[in-house]
Amino acid sequence: MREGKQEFAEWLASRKLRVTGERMAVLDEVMRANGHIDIDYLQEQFRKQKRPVSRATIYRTLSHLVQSGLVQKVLTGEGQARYEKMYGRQHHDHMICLGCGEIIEFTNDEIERLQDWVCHKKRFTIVTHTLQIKGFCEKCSAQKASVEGGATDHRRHGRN
Amino acid sequence: MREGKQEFAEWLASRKLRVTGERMAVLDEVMRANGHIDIDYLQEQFRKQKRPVSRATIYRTLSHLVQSGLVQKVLTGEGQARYEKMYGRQHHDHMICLGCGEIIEFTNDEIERLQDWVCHKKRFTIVTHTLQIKGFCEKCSAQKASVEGGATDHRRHGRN
DNA sequence: ACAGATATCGAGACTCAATCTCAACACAAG
DNA sequence: CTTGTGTTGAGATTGAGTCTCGATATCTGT
Repeated sequence: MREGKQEFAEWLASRKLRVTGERMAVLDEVMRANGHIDIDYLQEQFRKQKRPVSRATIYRTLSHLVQSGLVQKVLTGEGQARYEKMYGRQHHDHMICLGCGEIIEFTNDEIERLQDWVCHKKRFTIVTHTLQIKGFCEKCSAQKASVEGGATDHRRHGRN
Repeated sequence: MREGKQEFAEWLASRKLRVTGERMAVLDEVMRANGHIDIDYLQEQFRKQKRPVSRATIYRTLSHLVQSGLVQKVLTGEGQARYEKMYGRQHHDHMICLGCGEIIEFTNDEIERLQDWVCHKKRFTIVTHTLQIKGFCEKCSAQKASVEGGATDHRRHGRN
């Protein structure tokens, strides 16, 4: 048993929730994917595998996975939320490219330490934190520079 | 002319957009409010003043204000977005209390500097960044501690 | 100040992610 | 097998935010 199956099963049991095929399938897919995926991606995977799982179940299971700490929800502020596995991984923050949508992960212990310090000073008890840096990745920055002078409006028109 | 009226008027003119009563009224309200407000609050204010402004117009105007840099949009990940004036204020980050919903502002130059450095290392061009720390403010932390052992489930049931 | 050109407004329809409802189903324990 | 309870999926619902379009207000040139 690998990739968090045991942990999730135990977490479910501890809450008197059942270990079902659908739940394990969702866990499997999130763990197999190595990026920041969304619900559409998951549903598509299940469809391909001829083992459709309803959106409601995917949403419900992801919610459980997030609560169990095995998966993290990433709100980019553009359309759907995305999810990434956290099992066996350490906390990290995100840079989100406004050009191609790529999400780059990074960590910086010093920033974390400073956050703790600031919160301690304000007597604020940290539960979670999110640091998102939006801008343009190396590739999109170069592309943008080469078109300079033209229409460089990369704004998205979805909700944000 | 104060509180960004001039700036907003000029910004609108620069884009061949018109300076209307509705737009100035929205600017006024956001500037008058000294917290992190939402659309409902604004609409309520206009209703009280017997000068109703439609939601569509409020949304459209806030979008302009954000683009002009006079106002900042804050996505807490719970329900509606909130807005705060930025005119005459410096950038800051947020701590969001999961108990009472209060938003505490803070700044830390060292964190900003480290962000720049991390992005430089990854050749990422920063446009904006958001640092949100979720947890419990001093008051809610104390309250939580005093109820310890009981039902301490502060999770929200709205979308997040 | 007036008129024409055009941006803006408001009411309500619409979009879309996410959640909820509920009847059918599955599973564990007696 | 039966009962109790958790789960599922299809589709309805919610709710923030956006769009449409006829009526209206603002700007610009004269």
